[in-house]
Amino acid sequence: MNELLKQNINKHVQFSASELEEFCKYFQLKTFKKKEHLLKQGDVCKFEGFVLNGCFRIFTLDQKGSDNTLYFAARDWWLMDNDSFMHQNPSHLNMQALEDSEVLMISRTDKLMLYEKLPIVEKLFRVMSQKALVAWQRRLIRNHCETAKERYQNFLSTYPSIASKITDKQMASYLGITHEFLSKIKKQ
Amino acid sequence: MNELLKQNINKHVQFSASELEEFCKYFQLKTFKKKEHLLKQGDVCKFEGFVLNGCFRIFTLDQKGSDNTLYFAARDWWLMDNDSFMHQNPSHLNMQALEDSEVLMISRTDKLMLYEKLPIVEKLFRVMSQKALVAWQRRLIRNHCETAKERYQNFLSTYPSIASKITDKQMASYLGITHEFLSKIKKQ
DNA sequence: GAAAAAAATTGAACTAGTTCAACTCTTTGT
DNA sequence: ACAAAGAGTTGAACTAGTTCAATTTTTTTC
Repeated sequence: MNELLKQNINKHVQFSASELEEFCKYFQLKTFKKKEHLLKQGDVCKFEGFVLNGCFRIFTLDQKGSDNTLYFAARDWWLMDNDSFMHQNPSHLNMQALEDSEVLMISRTDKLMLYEKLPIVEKLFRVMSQKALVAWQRRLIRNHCETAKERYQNFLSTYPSIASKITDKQMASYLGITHEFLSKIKKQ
Repeated sequence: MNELLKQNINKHVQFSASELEEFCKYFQLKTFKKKEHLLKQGDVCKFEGFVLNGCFRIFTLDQKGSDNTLYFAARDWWLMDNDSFMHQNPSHLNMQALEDSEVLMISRTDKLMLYEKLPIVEKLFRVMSQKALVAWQRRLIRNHCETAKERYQNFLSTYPSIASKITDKQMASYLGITHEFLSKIKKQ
């Protein structure tokens, strides 16, 4: 049932079969209807998730109502708010299902327990965080040196399956441009 | 001598005195003259560093020659290229001293050994990476929803001691604008 | 301490991306 | 199946930020 999770873990760090079992047994399957929130800004984050099916959008809303998409999490992606999870302060993030979705979720209590009990879990998240860090640094640089059109085309070719699931408004919010301008880019 | 390093570590994860000793003894003091590179793009990264004194600029240069500053590392900051360090591929980053600087450096070999020998080191870098991740996500959002002027003013008030060490060109490269435009912002 | 190199300033013309408003097309809920 | 809400398109006027080129100021080097 959570074969996908096990494969995902082993892409980052080599777990033994028993470590995999022990770690994965704390994950519970939850389903989310389209538009349902896994996390709402203001909530304190008490869970982390791994997407089995469907797709989520992770975004912030600021005072002026401006909507900023941090990333999309489709099948085989992790969902976490490191800030709120770590410090147990109110989250700045929203995680909303873009379609009916299935997520394997682990509670904060269990995860903290597993960090202690199973040292390789520290390594797993250390490695995943370091990889994510590299990706965020690259994205920031691309935002500086590429035009909106280039970023749009790169997104289409890098994440075609996500691109097909999201609206143009959500795409524009990810790219950091207005949806009107995205519409003009597409016309060309 | 490396009190600062020990304090920095304990800000993230509580080490015992003996763990601190054991971890810190693998760091060696190196000095860098102004303009000297700790890492050059194309090199494979075999060290990580912790700045004791001075300041570094971490930046990329792309094909078109455009210069992008990822961050500045002054006293009490870490210097690492996670990508090249992890995969041992040629780095995309440059780390250059902006003034004469002192850095405590640890070799890749020693660090990998310490991950094995001292499990709390995994935790340290897991926690540091997760905090850094949060900071990078915030920076990306700010780049989308704030004007260049706002970002400039925020930088000045958040990092006044760094601001005083860098040229306007380097500041502009960090903000993602041209130095001509920064000059116009300052005039107002 | 003079010469050379690099950094900063300024202006004019330009362009990528925004804003606002009107309209159409598609999806959703009942 | 209909009404209502949301998503996408288009155009016109605008603005934040760029580009290029000339000039001045500051820093570096020998």
